[in-house]
Amino acid sequence: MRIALKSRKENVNLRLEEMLRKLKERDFRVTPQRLAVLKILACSFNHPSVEMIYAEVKKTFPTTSLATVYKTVILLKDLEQVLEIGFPAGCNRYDGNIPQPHPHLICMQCESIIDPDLESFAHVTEELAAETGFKIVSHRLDFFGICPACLKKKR
Amino acid sequence: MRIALKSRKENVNLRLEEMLRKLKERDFRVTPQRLAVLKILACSFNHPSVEMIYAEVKKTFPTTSLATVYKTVILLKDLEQVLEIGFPAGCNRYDGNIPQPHPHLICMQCESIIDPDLESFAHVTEELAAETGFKIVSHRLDFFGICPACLKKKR
DNA sequence: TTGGCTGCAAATATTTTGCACTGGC
DNA sequence: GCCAGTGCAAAATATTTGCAGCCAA
Repeated sequence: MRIALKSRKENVNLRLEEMLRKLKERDFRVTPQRLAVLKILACSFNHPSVEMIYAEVKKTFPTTSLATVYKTVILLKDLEQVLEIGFPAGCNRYDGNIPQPHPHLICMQCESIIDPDLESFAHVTEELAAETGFKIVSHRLDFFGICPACLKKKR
Repeated sequence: MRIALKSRKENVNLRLEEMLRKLKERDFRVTPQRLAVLKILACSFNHPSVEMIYAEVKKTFPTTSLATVYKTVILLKDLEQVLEIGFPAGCNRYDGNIPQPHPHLICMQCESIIDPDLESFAHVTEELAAETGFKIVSHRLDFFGICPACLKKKR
């Protein structure tokens, strides 16, 4: 979260362009609904759920269906343009701003999710591969806790 | 996985005793069905799903219901005697042998889950807390890949 | 004895899917 | 104009819950 506002905006535009490029590369169509979902995900600093994306899309396209949002998100996930943060209870969250695996810090009270600054786990992955013989494809690292705002409220 | 067979067996007995102690401490009853689930979880080196536990329990108690297994697993989770490894697609897996958070290595093909040897992440957690102001309660670290056996089969 | 536990079935909730119609390319 | 994409509704699936009867303490 050390990115200045201007470079963050540039980052969002780059992400959107990258998503569009990947879609066109594979001959997927860019419909207005899809574009709306892309835009939301490209600047998804709050790691939205499908429902949150759906609510946002409906503001500009009221007829959009939930199924379409699901399909678009799954498509982007398959294109590795969105990172899924899945939970057993449902209400999965999505990160379209940084689609590569990275640590998340999750508030168990307000359910906010942020991206902490942490050194990469590349070396741990290599160590694991050497030790176990696994071919390691991906990883997931989540920390669960209570955010400063919720800690304050409690008192 | 460097534990010799004898100490592993002792470990399993200790886990079972600990589970029973926690149940009695809080005045939960020890029914035959519950005991069967406890026993399976105490030596759950394969991180079984509820269905797997259910299949196992039915061998000794054919009338056992799936709901009872769910209830028992949830109870043990609440007592922090079982670690839930939840997945968005369902089919959560459970670790009753090591109920504290620890890394898992998951084969994306055969869905086996093992416990790799990795140094603890305690210092990372502390670093995070200091940096973000979060009160960190728990974490989860999963690596996804293909195990040596499945790599072999592919060729 | 008694209230927690079990087992059955029905209910939940999220995500997926089938299909006819629409519209991007 | 073709066929992928959309929207609706129904389906699929894992998990939870209500409740009557049972049994561990």
